[in-house]
Amino acid sequence: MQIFLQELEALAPLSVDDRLAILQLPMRLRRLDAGAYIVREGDVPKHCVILIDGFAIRQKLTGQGARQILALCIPGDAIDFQNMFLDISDHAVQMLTRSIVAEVPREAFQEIVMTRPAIGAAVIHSTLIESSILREWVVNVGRRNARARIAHILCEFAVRLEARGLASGEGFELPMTQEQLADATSLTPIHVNRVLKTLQAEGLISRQRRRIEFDDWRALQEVADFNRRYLHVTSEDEVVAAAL
Amino acid sequence: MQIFLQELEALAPLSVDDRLAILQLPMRLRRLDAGAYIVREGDVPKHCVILIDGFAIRQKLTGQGARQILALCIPGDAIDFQNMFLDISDHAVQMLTRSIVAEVPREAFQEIVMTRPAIGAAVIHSTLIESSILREWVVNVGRRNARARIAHILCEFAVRLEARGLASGEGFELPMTQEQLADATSLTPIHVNRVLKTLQAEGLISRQRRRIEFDDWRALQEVADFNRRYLHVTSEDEVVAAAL
DNA sequence: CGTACGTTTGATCTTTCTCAATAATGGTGG
DNA sequence: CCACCATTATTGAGAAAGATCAAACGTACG
Repeated sequence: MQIFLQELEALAPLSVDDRLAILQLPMRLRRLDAGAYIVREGDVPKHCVILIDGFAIRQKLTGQGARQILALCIPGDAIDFQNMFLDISDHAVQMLTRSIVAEVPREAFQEIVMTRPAIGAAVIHSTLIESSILREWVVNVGRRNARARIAHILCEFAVRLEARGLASGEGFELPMTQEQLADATSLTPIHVNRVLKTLQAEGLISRQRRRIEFDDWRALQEVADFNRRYLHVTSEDEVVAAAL
Repeated sequence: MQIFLQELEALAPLSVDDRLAILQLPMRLRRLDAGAYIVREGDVPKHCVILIDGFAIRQKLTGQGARQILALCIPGDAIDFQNMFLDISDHAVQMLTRSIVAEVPREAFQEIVMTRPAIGAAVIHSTLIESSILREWVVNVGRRNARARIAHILCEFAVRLEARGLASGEGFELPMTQEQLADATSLTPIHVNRVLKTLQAEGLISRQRRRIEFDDWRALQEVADFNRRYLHVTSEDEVVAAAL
């Protein structure tokens, strides 16, 4: 829960009471296997789930069974703000890896958000950032070629992980198969494989197993048409600057 | 402002005081021409803008200058909830038609949202629905073919207009050029044109000027893989049922 | 009445998909 | 520890949806 609290505090200053209220929220920790669903499309959710450890994706299926991945959830993300006010889930959330989540009863969460303005503000702030990431996702899928799409998703993931202290600038462990990467970028797994290979051949990245190393971070961002603004993360530099 | 109030009330029950507070918000009405920008990417916005009459789009540009349209704004939509908490705009909003908007100072809006829980809840609810629509937009652009994409955007627009009482089930006036339709569906205008023609040839729609008539609404939804659930609108039937 | 913008049409090209098959890799039970 | 199985990754060849380039046609409006 610590990581979630940190995340919220980065978005709005919380009082000691606010912090306590969050830590005292009734909750149940659960361990989930890779592939497990937290919510399915059409569910009537009873909990607000926070991802403590591990990775998950948001996804929707078309009528023809094609899958589109909509977002990656990383530790500290609240998976379920939607479900606080929307009665029926419009998309599914599935674990990518074995994970630990905290389940908070929907009403308890709703209560704390409505009665504590600072927490309410942090939650709104957080959902707005999520929307911003989703907008960039549309641009990625809609208007960039395969090379840029893959490069972009790698950049995004790396920066988000780093902002939470979950990766260094050198590289990171990508918790997805190439098929999942394909469903995130609206490509076929075959094409994903080819693009990854060319990115590697061009010396932009190297791969061992699922691990991605950035051999030329600047060039990769260029290829990706990546600009971190939409993530609304305060970069390390800015954090340091603000502390002075 | 009446239309915005209606919209909010549909999302959370407001007290008389809440309603009054909204109507007494300091605001300035402005008339804007088609093509005018309300926000540009990178702007530091000072207002929260509500679309009273006319249509607008949200959009982003890639580094190569390609445009992706992210959402259609219709009368009653708040364009700028983002900007209440995010300091820098990550996308642009441009008018599609000559329109009337209400500008509310950012602080005044923030104040009312933070101090009146019912209004806060309605605003959160509203942004969550917007996210849901955006998620479906990703699916549309990412995983459907050109035919389905165009059909889908037509269905979506029709249902949203109808839910606000701005169109009948028969058809509606599409306030976009085929080029804009192309940027909304991630296609080229040439291809949009061809798809529109085939939809017409198949007897699903007919067109005169920008007006779209639904000649076979059921079949069109089928082609579009359209299911209104993601819009989270209470359909006319449900509204009637709830009133009994 | 002419100009600018939007629509329509044709021909050709490219990216990415599909289908098919083989090679790694990791996990499991014996 | 090893053999086997299921997933995942890689490679090739051909097909197709949609893009690009080019140009003509309408239509609204100053």
